Parts: sequence; structure tokens; C-alpha cells
Amino acid sequence: MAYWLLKSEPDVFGYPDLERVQKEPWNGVRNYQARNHLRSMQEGDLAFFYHSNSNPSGIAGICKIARSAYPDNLQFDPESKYFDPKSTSENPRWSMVDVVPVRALPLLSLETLRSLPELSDMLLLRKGNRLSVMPVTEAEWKAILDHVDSISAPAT
DNA sequence: GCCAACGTTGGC
DNA sequence: GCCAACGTTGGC
Repeated sequence: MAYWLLKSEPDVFGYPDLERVQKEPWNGVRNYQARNHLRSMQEGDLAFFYHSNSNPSGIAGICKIARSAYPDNLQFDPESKYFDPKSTSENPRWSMVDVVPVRALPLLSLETLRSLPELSDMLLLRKGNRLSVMPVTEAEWKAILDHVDSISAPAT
């Protein structure tokens, strides 16, 4: 099983929205690197749900990949801003996965994440990173959840 | 709203 | 295949 991180702007679609709808097709990804990560996902993989362009930005929850990659419907919709006239149904250019909520987390801000030494090499925290879908290592995943445990149940 | 850091496009 | 111009992302 692999771990991932998905970015979304909470003004558009935040973690609470995922809890409300219970299942969401992760469409609209139009970057090849991000798409390739989507295509690498397997059902059952877990992902951090990251709020970008927010105040503060950070990890807001955990979601699960409920369906592995299949063609993104919006690429064929001329009315959509994600329409891609160069994509064909025989050879769809863009993919999406379905995600379902797992649990909300107390918002882990970028500042908090940067303060954890275990995350010093995390892709998300690297300068200039703009990827909206990226892998998370098992060590990073555990370090973040350990931190969540430490703030929700302080050591006695 | 600014702007740095990318990614994409298209002329050549 | 280079690279300038342009568009987008996302923190601040």
C-alpha cells in the first residue's frame, strides 16, 4: 500500500465537503506528473487531504482511494474548463481516481509540518513545489500521524 | 494582489 | 530541439 497527498483549495472543495458527499471523483488534474501519480494509485491507498491557498494552508484530513485511475470525464466536456480538445475517448489523456473520507485531522499547518525534523526532505515542503498530487513516504506518513497523536494525547 | 517557481506552447 | 513568451500554482 502506498501513501499520497492531494491538494485542494478549501474554498472550492475542502475536507468537510468530502465528508458531506462521502465520495468524490478527483478530476481536473491537468499536469502530467500529477496524472502519473494518480495512475500509480491503487484501491485502498491512503492520502493526506491538503488545503492549499488557505489560511493557514495545511493537512486537514485523511482520505482513501476507493477506485483506481479511470478517464477523467471533464476532458470530454466542451463546457468544462478542464475540457481538452486533444484528448480522445480511444486514448484519454487525463485520469482521475475516486476518494472517500477516512478521518478529519486537526489542521497541520505548513509551519507545523516544517517544524518536524522527520519531514525535512518531504516533497510538499520543497521550495517551488506546485504538484497537486504527490507521493508521501511511509516514514513521513508515520511521523505526521505520530505528531497528531502527540498533540491529541499529550504525554503524561 | 504580488511574485517566485514551474510547466506548456509554439515559432524558428 | 531550443528557448522566449505566456499561463498557472500557491505561499505570503
